[in-house]
Amino acid sequence: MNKFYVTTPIYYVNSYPHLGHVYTTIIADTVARYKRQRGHEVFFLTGTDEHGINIERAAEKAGLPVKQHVDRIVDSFKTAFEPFQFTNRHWVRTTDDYHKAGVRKLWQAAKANGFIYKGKYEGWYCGNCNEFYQEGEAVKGEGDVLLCPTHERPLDLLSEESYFFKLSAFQDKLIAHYEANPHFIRPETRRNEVLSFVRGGLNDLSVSRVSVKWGIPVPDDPEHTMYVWFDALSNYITAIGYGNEQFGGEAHFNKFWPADLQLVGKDILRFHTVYWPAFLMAAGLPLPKTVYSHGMWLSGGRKMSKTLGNVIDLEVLHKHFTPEVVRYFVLREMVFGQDGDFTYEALLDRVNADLASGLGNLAARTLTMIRNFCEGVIPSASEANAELTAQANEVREAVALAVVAFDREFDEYNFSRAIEAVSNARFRVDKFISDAKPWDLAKDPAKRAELELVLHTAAESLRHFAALLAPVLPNATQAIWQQLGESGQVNEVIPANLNWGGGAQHKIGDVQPIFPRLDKKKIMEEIKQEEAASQAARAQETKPEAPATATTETKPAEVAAAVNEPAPGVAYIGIEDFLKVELRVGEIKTAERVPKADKLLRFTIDLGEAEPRQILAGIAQYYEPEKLIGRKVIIVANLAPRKLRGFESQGMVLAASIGEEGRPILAGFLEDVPNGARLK
RNA sequence: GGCGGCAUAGCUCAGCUGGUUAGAGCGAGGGAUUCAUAACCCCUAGGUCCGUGGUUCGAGUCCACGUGCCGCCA
Repeated sequence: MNKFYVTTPIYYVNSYPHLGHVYTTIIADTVARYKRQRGHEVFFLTGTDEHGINIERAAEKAGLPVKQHVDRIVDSFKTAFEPFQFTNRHWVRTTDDYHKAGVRKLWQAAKANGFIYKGKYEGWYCGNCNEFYQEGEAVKGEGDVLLCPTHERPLDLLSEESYFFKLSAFQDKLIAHYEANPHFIRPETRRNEVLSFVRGGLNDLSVSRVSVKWGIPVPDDPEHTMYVWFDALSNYITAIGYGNEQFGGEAHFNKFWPADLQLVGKDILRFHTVYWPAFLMAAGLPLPKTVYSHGMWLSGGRKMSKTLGNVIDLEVLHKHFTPEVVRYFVLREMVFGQDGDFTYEALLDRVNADLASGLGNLAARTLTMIRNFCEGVIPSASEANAELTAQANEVREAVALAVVAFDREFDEYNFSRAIEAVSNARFRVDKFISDAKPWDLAKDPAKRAELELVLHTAAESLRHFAALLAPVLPNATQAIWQQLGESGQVNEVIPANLNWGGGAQHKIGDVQPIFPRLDKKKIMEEIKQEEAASQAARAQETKPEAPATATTETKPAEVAAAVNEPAPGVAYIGIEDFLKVELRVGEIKTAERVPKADKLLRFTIDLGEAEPRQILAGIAQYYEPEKLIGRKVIIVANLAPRKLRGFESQGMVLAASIGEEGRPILAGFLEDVPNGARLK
């Protein structure tokens, strides 16, 4: 059967949409478009996970009925996604009735097969993770309160009657399945992790709560509410008709299930590769073909966090970049499955190099020449001299190679390599044009055939690139398609079926720039300002009296910090006091550990003075000295010298102090600054 | 502490089952050119392929140990 079913995780509505959500959905959308273009009947599903105790609490805090509260957040997801024109067939919500019906059926099937039983559970529970923790796993907070290791929120001691899922019964079956299906979990590293986890043994899973009301009641025992993961994971089958009449019910379900590709973040890998397949086995259902764990986007090499203030703001992103180039960037820049670094600089460079100077410029030069030299009609392949013909054939082969490579890589979900294959062919075309110099050929009527062959070859290459990149750049490729004088939708064209030469004699459309060059310097400056502004605004929002926008995503610790720092009792200083402090830019020239001092590093730092200074700093537990060399830091240059461990420190390095342990984060600059520059 | 992964040019990464002078893109410097979005094209990086030892006629590419980073688990 020629179907393809791809899913994103359903997004938990305890937080507002961010780059991570957009990223996963871009991947799914691109795969969906790719498969659709190649004639598959595609079902692409995304949606929201809306149950659980912390949703209940967040709604309470917001002073709204729970459904109304989640509706609002779901809307914010849809709004954030809207510009990307995702082609999901459906948006599943766990609060939808058909979903609830399907989940009940799954539960009943598992129970009928003897995999669900009633017992008693006692443990420390985190409403954010929806997970129980052992006492040893929890973190001790103030007054020995047990805190969730990931959220640092107080854990609740719950003791209650509970239904259990017999996960322990699936250990061998799961292992057997992983081994028989090497592509079930990808990439390989993640597969190894899961394998070793499951080999370590599986405990039965508590799958119901009596203390939680916001969720799906257990069939025949409505005092119990289903464990949110049992509820949430089921969406992948309920949304296509399992246990309900959605999209035509059972027949539709049987058509699309099992899923071909389920995308997940690495943080929820275990749920999707251990619990989920076990649930399915328990109900006698087939397992998805591939669960692919993609990496996380870092920002400036660090995990995005509000505390560090390095979160990529979707609003800022939208203001300066089209969804199209963002798609291109995330697909091209990240090796799929690994973590990637998202910086505006990299985005700007990538767009300018690959799209403006690259594809866009190729389209512009090719089309302009056809317009100017060939009356706007794409020439046929005329019989030219042998050398040029040989070169044109080489180009044609390079494009043919790209067509094959693109599909091969894409089928393996190697998006960056697939795109790279197109770039490689594009380089060949650009070189061909530059070497053949059609602008010179145009001056000589005797070289008409050569001119036509060059422009014919360039236009045909472009036509193939447009078809190949259609899933990645849906709008831009359609624009190129039309400018080439093609009719219809490029996303309905199978690149491998394109005929070389099929675009000849078409009258081209108006030549319009596809990817305008972006002014890196200007945009970076604007972004800096907007980010500063939005952080200030966010700091306001996190105040305790803030209305509905304060969700559980904001950790109590952060709120406390935001409120306590600028407390009313602050002693103001005048500008003249501040100017007494001489802050300067310094470049670390050497760095080494101070013997017998586990915290101290000894630096020599260039402040633009005749001699570099020796400065000591207590950051050895957090920074590797070797890695700091060359880094620009901020120095208090007029601090009275003092001796530390026998070394004189002639200044002080500025760093933020994070958390209880005062973890230092060195202050620095995003742009290049000369040594010795004063800060004021 | 256990298991697993990674460590290649300033940056991001290719280098398949071991084989002549280790590659690409980006960035930087120089040149040429004008059809094109100051774009395209050409030239320039002499990189201890983390370290040490080993297998081999020959290792970035296999093995062992070490170091560092990351992930999962305890």
